[in-house]
Amino acid sequence: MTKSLSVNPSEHMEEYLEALWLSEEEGKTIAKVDWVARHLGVTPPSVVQMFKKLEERRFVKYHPYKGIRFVEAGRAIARRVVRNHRLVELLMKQTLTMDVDERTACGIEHHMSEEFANALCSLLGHPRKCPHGNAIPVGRCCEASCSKACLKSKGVLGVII
Amino acid sequence: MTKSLSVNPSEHMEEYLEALWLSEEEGKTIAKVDWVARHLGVTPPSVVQMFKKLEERRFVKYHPYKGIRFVEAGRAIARRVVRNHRLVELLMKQTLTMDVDERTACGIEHHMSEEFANALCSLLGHPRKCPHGNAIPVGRCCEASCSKACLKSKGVLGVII
DNA sequence: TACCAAAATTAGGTATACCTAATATTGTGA
DNA sequence: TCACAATATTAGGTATACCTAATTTTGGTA
Repeated sequence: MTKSLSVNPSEHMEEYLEALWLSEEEGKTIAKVDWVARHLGVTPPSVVQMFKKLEERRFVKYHPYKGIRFVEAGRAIARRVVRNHRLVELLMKQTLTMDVDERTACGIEHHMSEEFANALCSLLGHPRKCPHGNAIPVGRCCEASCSKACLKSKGVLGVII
Repeated sequence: MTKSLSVNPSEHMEEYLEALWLSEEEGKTIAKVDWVARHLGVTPPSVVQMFKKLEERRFVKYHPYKGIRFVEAGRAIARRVVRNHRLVELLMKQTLTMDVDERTACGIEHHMSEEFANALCSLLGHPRKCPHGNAIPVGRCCEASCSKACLKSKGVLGVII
């Protein structure tokens, strides 16, 4: 049988893509092996191995000895995961009135259907910031809840998930 | 270095323990390889392998050619996972007013801290049944929210998570 | 009771994702 | 510019959890 590459990223791949997103949020133009290794608490060889896999799957462009950068498919995945993470943080803080629990948020973020994420986002009133003040990527539900002009005026209209 | 057995079950182990819980709920006194294989969509050899691992970890007692039965440590894990699953189902149905999404619930159930589960349970009013009508195992938060006499009168006071 | 089909197990192989140790490359300061 | 420390990569090993194929055990029925 021909080796078929599943379209969907593993949970681990999503972790690395999320790290790349956060690296970008910190103003970096490329994600380096060492930075990602420290961020995820793994060793550099593990990161190199995963960088290659992410490149094979066309989620990133890997530049040996330099680092990786998103390709659009990968950015969309990271965007979804970061959005999920931050929505769950707000669920904890606002709806459940508990302290934000990063371990739980990191676990859940990979398992939310788009419908679940959007329902949660709507419950929370399509928030723009997580409890740490970081931007929550816009979803289709946000688009629907507000005119494009409105979102544009807030400067948050980007690529919709 | 001595091979140290992690105390915590893997997500996969939790899936098998959950299956054992559901097998018990169906009135079975022992969980058989074939039943679990069908339930989880894996092959019998995979089940046998996991049964052995669960026994090593002292989560179950494995009776070759017969099946497995809980040991208390394993039952407590299954109880927590089933409780989490059913609380998430209710979150979807009641709070998010969406159709219950089993895939998401199955993913999330393994990643909820006790604090998160209890906050969710409290938000939902310490419900006793999931949307499918199955019992939701009682948590510490339920104990605290109601006198023991009250819970006893409802016949739901069992081992608390 | 002896056979046979169903169920369970063993043997051995794959993929993922981690690790350590060894090696190679990069880029900065003397 | 060149040496060396920092960073990255390669090589090879481990653990988990899945699979198929081959074998063994079980238990019901002729």
